[in-house]
Amino acid sequence: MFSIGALSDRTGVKIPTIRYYEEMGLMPEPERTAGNQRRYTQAGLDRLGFIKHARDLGFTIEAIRALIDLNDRPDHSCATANAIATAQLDDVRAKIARLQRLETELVRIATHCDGKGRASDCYVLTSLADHGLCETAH
Amino acid sequence: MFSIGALSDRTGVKIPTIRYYEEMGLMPEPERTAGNQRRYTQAGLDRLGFIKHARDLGFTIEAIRALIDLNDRPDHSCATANAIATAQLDDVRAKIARLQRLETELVRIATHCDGKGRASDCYVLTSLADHGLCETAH
DNA sequence: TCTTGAACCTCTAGTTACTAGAGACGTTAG
DNA sequence: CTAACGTCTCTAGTAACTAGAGGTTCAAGA
Ligand SMILES: [Zn+2]
Ligand SMILES: [Zn+2]
Ligand SMILES: [Zn+2]
Ligand SMILES: [Zn+2]
Repeated sequence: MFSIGALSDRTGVKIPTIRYYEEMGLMPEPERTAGNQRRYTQAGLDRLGFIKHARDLGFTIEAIRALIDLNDRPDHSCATANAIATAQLDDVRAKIARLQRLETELVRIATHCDGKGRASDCYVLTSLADHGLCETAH
Repeated sequence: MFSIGALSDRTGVKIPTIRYYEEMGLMPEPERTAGNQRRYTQAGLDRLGFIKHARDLGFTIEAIRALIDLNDRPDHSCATANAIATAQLDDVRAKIARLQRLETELVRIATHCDGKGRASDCYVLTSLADHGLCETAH
């Protein structure tokens, strides 16, 4: 049996976060000691590892809840898991595309200002005031 | 003079958001009609455009506050503006790098599952449970 | 001028995924 | 047995909004 601190040490998930996952229904309610402290089994540790890995990959709590439900029903079709993973990939790709457009603009903005001029003719301020100077839609 | 709705229409910033910016000190408190409704000048419209553009480029409210302060002091050095823009660029690049690592993993995960199997041997679920299958640190 | 419907007002609370802190209680090594 | 550390619940705070309730004001047409 593991205390909540032991789980935290083994997974890198902070203690309040583990309690938060419990409240959100991702972690099952564990057994308690006579003094009301949580005690986890190996299954609890494994589940927290699953949650952490999914969070590290950017899945939302809601998506993880669906994935865990599926994990608990081995005979069920994995179509939902596939849909969730694919949606997450699409989301990540959309975010990358947007950030690359921002990068383009920020490179332009940062390179046209050396930080040594006055605010009145600073390219950073000018280009924030005028989207017409931008090269991309963003 | 523009009503808050006119400002919203012209900039694409929603009305509650404009009020929120006012509360955060980004928008100056505008004049009011006898009936307490906000009335903005061209300067207010310009400032909202500045804020929107900066938000679209990912700057935080705090960063924008600093940039606006600088905009209001034309004789001041633009060193701070340069520092803020550079930091924002670094931040965007770090986010892109992380998302590209996630993309690598998600492509692997999504392509090894056709969504037609059972949950018990679904690659999506397996690989979420085991970070050892990952190709990158993330 | 009156009316009516859209726009506006303030205030509270909800969103996401946590994080911090207060004050009290439990556990364990020496 | 006691000190020190771990854990408990609860509240509130974070970023940047968004939604809704309940009430007031504005503007345009009759
Ligand atoms: Zn400059
Ligand atoms: Zn732009
Ligand atoms: Zn599958
Ligand atoms: Zn991994």
